[in-house]
Amino acid sequence: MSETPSWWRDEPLRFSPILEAAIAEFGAKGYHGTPVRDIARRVGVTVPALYYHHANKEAILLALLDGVTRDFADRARAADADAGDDPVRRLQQVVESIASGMTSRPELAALQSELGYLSGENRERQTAVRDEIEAVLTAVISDGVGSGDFVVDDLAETVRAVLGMLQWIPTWYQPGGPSSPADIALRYARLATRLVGVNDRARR
Amino acid sequence: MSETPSWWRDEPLRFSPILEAAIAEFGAKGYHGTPVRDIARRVGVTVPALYYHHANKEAILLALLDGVTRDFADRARAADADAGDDPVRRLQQVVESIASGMTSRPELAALQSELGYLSGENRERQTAVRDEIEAVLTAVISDGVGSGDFVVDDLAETVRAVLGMLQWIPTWYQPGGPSSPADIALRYARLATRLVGVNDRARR
DNA sequence: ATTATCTATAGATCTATAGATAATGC
DNA sequence: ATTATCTATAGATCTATAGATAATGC
Repeated sequence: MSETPSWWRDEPLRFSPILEAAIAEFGAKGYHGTPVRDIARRVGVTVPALYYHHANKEAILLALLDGVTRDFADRARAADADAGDDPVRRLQQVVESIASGMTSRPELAALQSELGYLSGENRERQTAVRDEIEAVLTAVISDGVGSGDFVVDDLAETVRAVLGMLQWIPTWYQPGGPSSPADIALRYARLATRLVGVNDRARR
Repeated sequence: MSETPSWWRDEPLRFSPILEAAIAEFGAKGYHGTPVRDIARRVGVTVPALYYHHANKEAILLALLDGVTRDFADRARAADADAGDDPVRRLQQVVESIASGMTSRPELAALQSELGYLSGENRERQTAVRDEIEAVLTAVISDGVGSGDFVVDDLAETVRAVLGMLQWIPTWYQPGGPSSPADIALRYARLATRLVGVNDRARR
């Protein structure tokens, strides 16, 4: 009975009732497609109650994004730190940490695509957190190239390919489907190792 | 001087002035975030002029999506048909065809993420076209597995990984950047072959 | 005749706030 | 006292249409 590692998102992130309602509404109709009234109706309160807890509509989206991107970034770091020195293991754990976040709450993970609708400073701060995640992957792959474990054409391009396939998960993942989050994480970890040129056909 | 193949999107897709304005506005603020008034202002006409050419706001989005997804599907098919029998070549050409569409007009390609805001039948028809693209990739990879050229854990998952990394391109691609569309297409073709277990380290 | 545009406006809807009221904690 | 909610409403904005007008093509 191995313990769940800290970088694995096992218990889904939870938010206040208002924010949970916002997740459902934003997930179905998008940020701009959702009237605050619909969020209020889902929680069972009136609109002014929403404005008591959040300064405006954007602050609702921001609270959600802050929670989810911070969680991804922190777990990606932890996954890397926990993996020791082997670049293959580091890459696999980081990828698994991200995949587990995507399957844990797909509607929430999908919200990250609405980051661009934040204004000014809020958007910049969110982008910075996203860049942290990218930096973890970049460091891992760069180290793997340095050690000769990985061979890539273009470092930044490879990082984006890994992130791209992971970001796609919320668009197709269904909780009741044939693959468990653990299955999916393992497969994506393997796909990522293939992307960095590790030849797994010979070994397994 | 080799001729540009039919499946390569060389000349960007072009639309009417109204639709071009909609691409720019939707691209910046999203479908629901864009008032029709802003589209009209950009074209330099009044709102009723828009409604003369398009029944409603959704019809504007639909016209764009029809154009772009149809183009992706047709070129993916052509890329496959044009590639002969070698699964590696087939996969590479299909991936290059998709990548060329993503870099040709990133704001347009990115609109495909707004497909979910279409209603009823319109959404279904668009989803069907998207499924066509997925079917081309599925057939190619499946054939490659059958011939022993490819080794994959899970066919559907691998297809989604390839599509995921391609769909991510419009989020980072900048026309003036260091890599040309041809560079990018070649790299993604290579990454795709790695995803299906082709060991390119031994060969190149 | 047909095509394309405009002015003017309907009617709905959206975000946000003012001010009152209830419930909770010291 | 503080926290959380409500009623009522401001004020802006949004999609869409009615009806008039200009420009083009036969």
